[in-house]
Amino acid sequence: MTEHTRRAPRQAEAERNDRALLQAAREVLALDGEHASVARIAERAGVGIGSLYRRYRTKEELFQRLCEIALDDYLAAAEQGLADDDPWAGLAHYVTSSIALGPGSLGPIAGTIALTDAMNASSERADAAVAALVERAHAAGVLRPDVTAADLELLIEQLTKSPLVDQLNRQGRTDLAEAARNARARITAIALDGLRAPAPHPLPGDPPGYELFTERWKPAT
Amino acid sequence: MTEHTRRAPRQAEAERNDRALLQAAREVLALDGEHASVARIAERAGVGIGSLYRRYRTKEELFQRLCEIALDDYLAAAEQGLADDDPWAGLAHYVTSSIALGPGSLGPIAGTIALTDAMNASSERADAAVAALVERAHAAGVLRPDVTAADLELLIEQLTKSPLVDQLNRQGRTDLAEAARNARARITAIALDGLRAPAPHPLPGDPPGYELFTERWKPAT
DNA sequence: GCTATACCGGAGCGAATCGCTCCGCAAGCG
DNA sequence: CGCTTGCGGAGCGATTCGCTCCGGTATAGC
Repeated sequence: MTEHTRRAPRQAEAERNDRALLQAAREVLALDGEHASVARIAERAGVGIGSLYRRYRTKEELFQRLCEIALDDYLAAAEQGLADDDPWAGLAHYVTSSIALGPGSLGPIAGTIALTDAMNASSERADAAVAALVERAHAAGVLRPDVTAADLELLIEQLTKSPLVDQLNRQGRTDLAEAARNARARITAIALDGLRAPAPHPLPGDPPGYELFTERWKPAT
Repeated sequence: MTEHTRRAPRQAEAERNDRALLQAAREVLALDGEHASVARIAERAGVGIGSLYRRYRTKEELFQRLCEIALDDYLAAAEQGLADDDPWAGLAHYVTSSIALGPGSLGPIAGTIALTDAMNASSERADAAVAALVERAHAAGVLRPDVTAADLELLIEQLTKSPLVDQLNRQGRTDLAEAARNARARITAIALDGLRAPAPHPLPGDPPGYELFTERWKPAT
């Protein structure tokens, strides 16, 4: 065997396939949730199952990579929000961007895969950025004072996954997808208006703790 | 064979089992969504699979019955709201009650079962009641004017299904269930505040049409 | 008590689907 | 051409599905 072997002949195709796989995985995961199958992902990517398993040794490894990307997307949205000088506009940008990112694949598979270092790192940075966004908005008096960062993240998660959109996709009713997106935008606007100061009355109960987020990535069923 | 045979020996037990089955089916459906299995339902009800299939000839028949009950619950919530003299309190009651009912089993199985006459009837009455609730709130000037009944129903659906609660249940973290419920109550309050008149700005896009609701009960994948 | 009967629980069937392996083949390079 | 490299997908064992079927059990009448 020679020292420097031949250059990879079909390397470009491999790279294209990898990108297609990640995109398809994201879509299928958003569609089928925790029951997304590798076969369906490969098919949607227009790639053989064999190629998928050459790139990722297991399904879990693929999902971990996907989570890392999704977490980075959320982080970017938060940091873009911070870059806006207007505290309210920055916060609103984070909320709408996060929701527009779609079910970033996180929710459905939380607790089903092991955490990687990259996931932990991005997650911590994102939490910090969101905390800063909330703090700044509070200081400026544009965010109702009894809303915490945990409230905000839970609200986003709640609005991210849409039963309606999911089902329409599953039925292949792409003709209604646009209407469904528009409907969700309206709901998002309603929720955002509910976040503005001043609040007509304080929120019920105690503020949610962060253990609701951390605990869910622990061992599954 | 004599004309009038013996009376049923174990009829009371059969009735108890039926109620347990419906309750269990509701819970499992809320937990596992479209992938709820009859075995799990029977187990949760503390009843054999055989007994389930003696009462309901197929899984679909059980789900249809469940849907009828859930639709009646929603209808009752709407009519209770109308019974309240205060337009806003009535509307808020409908929203919070619907959400508290939990994922009434409707969303997850929409499109997977055939519609019964009872389902259609309840559904129509419920739609009329909600329309009246919205109209009355508009007339009283307490509901932001650009919100339609369809907006409201979509908002409720969006808040009904909680990824967080579902996952915690699946992990058996009953210790966090209370915190999760409280967190959702806060989010519901935020959304309700966003619905109050006057609105800081009009909602984006066109009002959603009702075809988003009707179309989803059509033939599945 | 005993018998007849209505109802119970669950082992287990065939079918479907899962994650994943393995291998014959095609495409690009010298 | 020969060699390498990545490709697609048939198919494996395991699991899970909806559902059937039957031996057993509790109860009402005698």
